Amino acid sequence: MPELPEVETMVRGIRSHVINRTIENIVMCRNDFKPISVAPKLPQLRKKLTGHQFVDVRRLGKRIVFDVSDGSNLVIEPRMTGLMVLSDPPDLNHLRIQISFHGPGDFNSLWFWDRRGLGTVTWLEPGALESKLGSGTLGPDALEFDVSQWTECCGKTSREIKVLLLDQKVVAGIGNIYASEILHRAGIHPMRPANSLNANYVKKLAGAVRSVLLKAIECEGSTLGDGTYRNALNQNGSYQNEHRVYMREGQTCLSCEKGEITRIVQAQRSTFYCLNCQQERK
DNA sequence: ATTAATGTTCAGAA
DNA sequence: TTTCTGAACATTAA
Repeated sequence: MPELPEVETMVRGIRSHVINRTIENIVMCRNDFKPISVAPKLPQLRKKLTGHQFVDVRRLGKRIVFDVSDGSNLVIEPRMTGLMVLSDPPDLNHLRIQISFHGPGDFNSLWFWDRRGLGTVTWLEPGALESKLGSGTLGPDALEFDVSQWTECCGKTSREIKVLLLDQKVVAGIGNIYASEILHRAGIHPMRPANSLNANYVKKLAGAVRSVLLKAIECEGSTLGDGTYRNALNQNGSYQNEHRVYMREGQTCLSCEKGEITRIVQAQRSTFYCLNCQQERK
């Protein structure tokens, strides 16, 4: 599920433990499933990485980017259920990749755990990151987006605002949970055409994006019922306790205390919203 | 026992 | 050109 807050939590959790550690090996973990996508294939990837260090670990939208000491990059996409952990994964069956470091250190391995296996691991030549994940492929980060950028991107399309928020080419980092939560806090109906929002609502939207995402980072993300998402040390996030609409279909809105939370489907994804707080036209 | 749903992304079609 | 559809995969709930 990792969206911006979850990926940010992963990066913060692993950074100090992996930076400047010399990579000893990288292996595919024992599993009975179809292997996840790794490019280049593991033997070549191992050759590219062993003996080098990660000089930085950072988040790009919903991706984790490792800056390698030779200028190359390792990019991990958690997609639906991917997780970076330093120890104690949710289970042993779904461990996918192990990156081991020469000791000593508090943790000598970094694991990529992924239950569904939709995640990807990709190594990029020096300089290839920009063309691969630069503007055009990935929009500006959601936390960097300002009111004027929201005004511009909303103004030039009649796509439904919820669907627009999920488009990573427009703005990077917002996913299905936070899109619903953001629109609820902004009081915007998820089906509103983006270009129908007036300046007041664009401003509310921009504010809600920041407040929801920053609070979610503070809470170390949302751990849902299946418990899939954890931080780097296998502890739950707590933002699920702050959800006002996501997965609350049929319940009463926690904000207005009278609207019913409804579920609709947009772009083949569930959207949750309050019938009272998020009216069709305002 | 099927079927639908689950946090994401992308190739290919409309 | 932009936008929509289905598939990639494993698991759980209906």
